[in-house]
Formats: sequence, structure tokens, C-alpha cells
Amino acid sequence: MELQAASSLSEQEIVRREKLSELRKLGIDPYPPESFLVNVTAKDILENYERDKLNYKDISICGRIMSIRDMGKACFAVIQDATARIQIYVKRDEICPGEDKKLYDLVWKKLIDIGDIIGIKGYVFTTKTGEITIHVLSFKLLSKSLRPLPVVKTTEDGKAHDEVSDPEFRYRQRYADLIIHPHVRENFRKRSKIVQSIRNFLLDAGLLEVETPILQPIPGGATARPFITHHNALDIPLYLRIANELYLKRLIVGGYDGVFEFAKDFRNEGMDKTHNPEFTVLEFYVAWKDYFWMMEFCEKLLEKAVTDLHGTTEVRVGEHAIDFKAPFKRVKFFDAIKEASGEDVRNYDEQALRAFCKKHNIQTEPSMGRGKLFDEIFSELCEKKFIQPTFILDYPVEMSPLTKKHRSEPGLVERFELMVNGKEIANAYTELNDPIDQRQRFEEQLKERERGDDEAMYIDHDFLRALEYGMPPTAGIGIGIDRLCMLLTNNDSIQEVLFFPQMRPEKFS
RNA sequence: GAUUCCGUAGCUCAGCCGGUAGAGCAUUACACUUUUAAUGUAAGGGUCCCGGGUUCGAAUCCCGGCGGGAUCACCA
Repeated sequence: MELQAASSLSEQEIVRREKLSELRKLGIDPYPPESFLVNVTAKDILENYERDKLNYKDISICGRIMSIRDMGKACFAVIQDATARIQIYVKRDEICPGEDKKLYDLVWKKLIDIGDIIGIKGYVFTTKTGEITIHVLSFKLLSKSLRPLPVVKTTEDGKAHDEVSDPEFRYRQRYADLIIHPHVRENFRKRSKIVQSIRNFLLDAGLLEVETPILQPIPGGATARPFITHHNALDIPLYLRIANELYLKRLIVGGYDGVFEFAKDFRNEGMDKTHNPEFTVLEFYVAWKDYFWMMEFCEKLLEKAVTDLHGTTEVRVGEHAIDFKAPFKRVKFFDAIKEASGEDVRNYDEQALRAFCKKHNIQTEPSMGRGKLFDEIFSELCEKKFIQPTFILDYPVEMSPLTKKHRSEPGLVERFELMVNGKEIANAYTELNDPIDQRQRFEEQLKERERGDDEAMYIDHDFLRALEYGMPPTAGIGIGIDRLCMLLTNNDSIQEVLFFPQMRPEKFS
């Protein structure tokens, strides 16, 4: 077994395994079980150590070794804990005061590597070059690393050397990516902060956080191809949810006046830098409200999230400075198309729309109905123009089978989408609560499906039954959390805001 | 799914027109008790993604596959 393993290992891996057994021979457990007391973090030291006060005299800290500079009878190394990197200073005669210098000469200098996790005790001082450093009085190996870690070296002018640039490496081995790239760790902290800020906002507003089924017998609430699975005991197909909308509305029927869920949704579609098969959507529904109320609520929510994250309402995204200061601009759907094309397509029938598309070089499919055509026209002609947060409102009824018809505009529904940086971030309605109308809308969807649109919605009879009991007037919204995080962290790939983006399975030989 | 680019040491990359591989960092050895891409000297390390083909000879050319990126399609 050893031979077989050794043949596939690199030189460096073999060396580290040899060091492992060497350590064991010396009676040192490379993976000790007991806790190591930590009384300070690297960040704490770097921010609060003051040379003259001589504080941080008796510290105990753990971290991973990120670099070592061996000076002979003394060494400098850098360790990294969850908060920061800090330099440590290991002096032979300090950790080996007696005759026996084995702990330094052998254990520290030969058997400890970059990547190893150690605990140290000592005190903080400043080197003559002015760097805050931990003077090590004793150290303990807490976990031996068996793989070479590609640590980035940065020159004085900030230029990075040997930075892992292979995205495949970074996404497949995110654990290593996180170790070697502090900014990646920071990105995900930001994501957590965004979610936390929004959650607090919703809880403060009195909404109830809920959980609803991921496995659904009918994949409803959106139009998308679902993942299908099978339940053995029930012997039925089940679908991974493409949305949780219909379940959250059932809860509004049940009498809660505000519910929200940060939901993983699943869609069996293509993958690219803005699409992952599983993704996170925040949906929430508030009774007694309409979409105008929701626009204001949404503005406040985002303004707060951005401020909590950056301390200001402005975010730098690529070339643009985007300002989330409420209120956001509002543009009506058909006004946006009119603005872009000079034509008011609102009353066009399907044929006229197809002619319009042809004129503007917009590709169409025979299976597309009016709704899809409108959708296509908007995304081709208008979407990219909205850089600053802009609400697009009053969509055609064909595009929105779950939305209440507009109170004064025939053929439209009370719906808005929030566009930021040319992309849709949120989608909201005055929710359709008329069960008869809802049934008709589902039947329209059924026709679309028969026509070849395999993403049209299925009829959910239980949902209709719920509506028949009566749902209060309600405003609802879905916010794409991944895309929001991309925006607020200035990343243009969804893979940068997902710890473990979907990848083709790796082959291990 | 389509098109296109890419796949050489642990990491970053070089290797043009075909002659079985190089550099820096990392690793190993020695020196060095305040360095910071530490330094100096020396050494080791590669199924050149996989499988076929052309050829006396392939990392290099051709075909197929696998994996990744980009663009497009579907979608959020």
C-alpha cells in the first residue's frame, strides 16, 4: 500500500509524509486531540499593540504557517489565523534554553513546513524594521500539512507572484483558495454580512422567517426546467423547487401577515457566469400591501444592506459607481421600450411584435407567445441601459401569471423588477389573490406548454384551493441573493460568491 | 447544447519551424541570532491532461475524448 501510494505522490508530498513519521518517532503527535487555549487574534494584535505600553505580554495564538525565513539560529515566519497574518520570531536559545537544541534544530527547522498549523505562546514586540511580531517562547504542532501550499508572494510594490490563476483549482479546491487568498475569504464574509443585514431588516419589520419544502410534487412559482428526483417509499416523482412563491403565499392565506425565506432554488438550465444550478433567492410576502409599498420597502432594505456593508450608499461596480440611495428611479415597462425604439408596442398583437423583433434583429421562436416576445424585446433593447437602481413597472399580463391585474391599465399587471448594472436583481408583484383569475392564468400557461413552451407553469390545484379560502391583498418579492452579492462585492462571476460552484465531477485515478 | 481559446514540476510560466524538457517561487542540503519576494552555494523533482494517428523520431503536427475559461443559446 505504501509503495502504491508513494508512486503517485509528488516529491514534496513524500517528504512531508516522512516528516510525519519522524515526528511520531520523536513522540510528537502531529494531530493532537486536546484544545489549545487562544487568548488573542492576529487582527487584535495588529490593531491594538502599542510599543510603549508593552501590552500583549502573555499571548497564546493559533495559526497556519504561511512563510518561513530561516536566519540560522533564528527564524521569522508568518502565521495566519482567521483574522489576519502576523509575523512570528523564533529564536533557538529561547525555545531551547538548555543544552538540547533538538526542538529547534530538528523539529522547528526540519519538520515544520509552510501550511502546518501551530499554536504558540509568547509576547509581542516590534522588530527594528518596525514590524509587529510575536516573539515565540514555545510552540506546538496542531496539525501537519501534507500538501504543498501555493502561497502567493507579494513584493513591496504590491505585485503578486505565483498567484494561483487557474479558476479550476480555485473552485474545486476552495479550501486552498481560501487559505491563500485573504480577499476571497473577505468576499464571503461580505456575503454573510449582506444576508445578515437583510435578515435583521426583515425581522425588525415584523416578518417571520420560515422554511418551506425544497422537494415539491409540482415545481411552481416560476418558469424554468426543474431537476426531477424520485421518492422511493411514495413511489412518486418529486421536483427540486424552482421557487418557493406558492408555499409562502399559502402561509399568507394561513394568517401570517409577513413571511420570508432565504431559499436555495434549483433550475436545470445552462451554467455561465451568472447562473449556477442551485442559487439563493430571498422571497418575502407582506399582507395588506401592494407593489408601491414594496418598492419603498425594497429601496430601504437595499439602502440599509449597502450601508451596513460599505458605510455608504455608493458601490463601485466595474466601471460604474452605483448609488443605492433611496428612492430609486421608476420607469414603466412600455415607456422603456418606447424610449429605446421610438415605438409604443403595448397594443401590438403577436404578428406585429414579430415584425418589430425582425426590424430590431431580435431572434424569435415559433413557440413564443406575446409574453415571451415582450420579455425578449425588453431584455434586448432596454435591460443593459439601467445601471443605477431602477424599478421597471407595469408588465404585460402574459408575462406574469401570478400577478394581480393592474388597477387602471388594461392588459398590464402590477409588477416591478429592479434593474441594477443592467441586470435584474429583484422581481415583485401585487400578488394575484383572485382564485378564479388565477385558475384562468394557469390555463393560459397550459396552452403555452401545449404550444411547445416546456417552461410554462403547471396548474397547482392545491394552491388554487388555498386561494379559494381567501388570501389577503399581498405584496411579494424575490431578490437574487447571489447576484446582489456579486454586485455589492464587485465580482462579475457567480462562482466568486458561491463557496462551491457546480463543476463537472473530477476524476481521481 | 454550439463556437472558440487553453491544459508542460506543488504554483506561475517559457519551450518558434517535430530531435523524449527549462526558469522563478516552493522542496532538499549547507551557511547565517531582527528578516520580510531575506540572502549565498549546491541538489532533487515531470505518464509535457488522456487515447489514437502521421513520422526514423511528437510536449510540439492531425483526429477523438476529458477538464476549465470566454462568447452565444436557455434562464435568474
